[in-house]
Amino acid sequence: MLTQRSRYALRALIFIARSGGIAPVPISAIAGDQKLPRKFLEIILLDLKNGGVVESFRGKMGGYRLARPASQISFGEIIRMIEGPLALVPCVSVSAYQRCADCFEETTCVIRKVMLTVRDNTASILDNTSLADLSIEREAA
Amino acid sequence: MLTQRSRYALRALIFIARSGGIAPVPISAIAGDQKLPRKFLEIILLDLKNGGVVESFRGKMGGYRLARPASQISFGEIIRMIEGPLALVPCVSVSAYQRCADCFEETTCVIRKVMLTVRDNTASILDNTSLADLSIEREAA
DNA sequence: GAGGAATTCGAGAAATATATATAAATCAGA
DNA sequence: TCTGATTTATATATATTTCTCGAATTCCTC
Repeated sequence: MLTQRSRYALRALIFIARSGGIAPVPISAIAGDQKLPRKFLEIILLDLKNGGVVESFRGKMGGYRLARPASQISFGEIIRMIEGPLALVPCVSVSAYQRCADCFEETTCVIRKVMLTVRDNTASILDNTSLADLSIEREAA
Repeated sequence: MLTQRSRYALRALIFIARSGGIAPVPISAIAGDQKLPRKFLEIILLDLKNGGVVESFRGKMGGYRLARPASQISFGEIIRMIEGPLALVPCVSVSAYQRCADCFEETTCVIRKVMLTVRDNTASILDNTSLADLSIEREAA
């Protein structure tokens, strides 16, 4: 299951994408509307900023704005950034590959084969869904 | 990513399935061959026993044995038992459904729609792969 | 049938890591 | 000078992983 951080990140970004034009959205607006703990949200948005998903503006009229068009920000990218690899085991992760400690032969490992299929399926869905793929309604997850 | 517990569970069960006939396999044999921490493995196997996946026999010549044919024990069942729901968010879990705290309208939630697709894909793979689907080689994950 | 050896069972403890959340102090822009 | 992001620190809770110790159970041998 995803951690709270990832879910908050998704909700915050969707909110920004919807509110979004040129004017940045202040944290208080996001936290207020989506009912997210404000200070916790700050940390998450900072991570997203460092990851190049959003950009921030200080001072009056400041806040957060998508760093790219919503259509170019995928669910997969967001989850990888906040949560970590989509893969269920390190040896099938593309973004954070790591050989298993006691693996005898990766190419013949049954577990790996299954997990690789799962990863590829998951990735193809999440990487092909962007913040632009949203309906009018409000969200929560 | 799966926790260590789940990976150990999978490896242990595959080992049992392979060694397996009528005679139970002692923990020490599993821990030794698969290089798993023995006492930690005990706890995991106990969970699997309570979940009805394996059965245990005490005393000399004791150990663990699959409670059902390997073909009737799926990866999905094992992971759900040890790790928890396959779903990435509670509101799309079949085994442990829970409505999201601040959800406005589940049927129109974009996040939910995507996560549901991912869950269904993942579940169909993991639930249709059993301990019987293994090659001759030894495994590690 | 009594004793010893192998083995699971169960309760804790403990060290470590991660997740979640809050608070205070600081910095930069309008 | 005000607003809001940034940074740093702290608190709390929960999960993970591993280890220790002491049982209870069953088989085997004498």
